Amino acid sequence: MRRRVRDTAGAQGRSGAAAAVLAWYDTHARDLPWRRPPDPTGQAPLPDPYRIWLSEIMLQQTTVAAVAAYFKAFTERWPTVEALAAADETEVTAAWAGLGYYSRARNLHACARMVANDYGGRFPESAAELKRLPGIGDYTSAAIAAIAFGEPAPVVDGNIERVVTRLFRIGEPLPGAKPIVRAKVAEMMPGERPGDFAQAMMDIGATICVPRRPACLLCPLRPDCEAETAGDQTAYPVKAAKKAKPKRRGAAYAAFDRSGQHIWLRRRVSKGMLGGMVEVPSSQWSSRSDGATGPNGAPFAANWRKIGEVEHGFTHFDLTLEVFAAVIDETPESDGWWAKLERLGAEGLPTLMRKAIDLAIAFQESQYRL
DNA sequence: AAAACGTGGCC
DNA sequence: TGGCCAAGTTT
Repeated sequence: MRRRVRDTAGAQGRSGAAAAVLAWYDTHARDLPWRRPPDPTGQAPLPDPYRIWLSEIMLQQTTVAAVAAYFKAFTERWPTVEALAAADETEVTAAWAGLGYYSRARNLHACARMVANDYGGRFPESAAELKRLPGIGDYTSAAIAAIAFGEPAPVVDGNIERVVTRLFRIGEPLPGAKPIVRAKVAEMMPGERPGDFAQAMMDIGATICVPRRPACLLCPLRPDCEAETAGDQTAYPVKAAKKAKPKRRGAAYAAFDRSGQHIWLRRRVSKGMLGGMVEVPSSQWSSRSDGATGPNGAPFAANWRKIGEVEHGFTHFDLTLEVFAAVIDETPESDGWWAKLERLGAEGLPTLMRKAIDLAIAFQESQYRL
């Protein structure tokens, strides 16, 4: 039996589609802080695995725009995995504050310590080994292996799911269709430049094959795209229906000292919502539908006054937090510490807490002006 | 396997 | 306004 003649696009791989993708990437790659420019030769040195790993963790379910500033801050403060491993976990979670999904920060730190202590400061180079490290799953292990180590690992993220389900009109709903998508990516994989191929596919998804109004006329995969031919691009990917978000209520208690210069903070337990993060004392809003509200839910007695409410949307519920404030004369006999208002930025407050505290401070300042 | 897990931007 | 979406992982 005769073999089909192999695509003769040279280093561009076994699939014409992959060749088109790489050629597109050579002139249209996004310029991102953690990225090396496209390498048409496939011979350039690979990027620093530490920076690739850090960027990939930050980018999980998070936009490029949100990540950029954090990536800069982290790499300036901790230029190597050893430096990050030497930091306290609380420093790392504080620096992560505002980026969300805080288990990532704890896993990031744990992973840095494993790489520093168990791997001599060098990341393992295969997707299979990388996947054993905390915070690194299917996507991230493949991405690091491909981008930082040149392994032809099939990378599948949300962008690539969209591109590939359209390309092949895959009608199975996600996430069940993920193995099909991964198999298609593996089939498309070029013989060279696996890292550039992965990044190119993600860039196509992020800039051309977008959820609404995809710019198919600009797409290097247009000639191959079944959905474009059928004209039903936006019908893909098919996703399982989402559940309704419940509404929850809770309360936060902002205690100021007599000087008005300090607020009482404490650290949340490491599991669950905002795990390990700093908060103004609050009720059990994270674990019940009607978190105890009112002045009686406070961790210590004071002349609590309700000063307002803040709204905050989480992934799986919407929260209304009643905010109470009081001035107290004694340091509470409960876990926590006085934080200087001018230095709240260094405390690493998650956004929900930032909202509650901003409201409390505004109220406090309005009282002093009277 | 389904649910938990943040945040901000867009239309 | 509210739902959708963004380089997912863990349990």
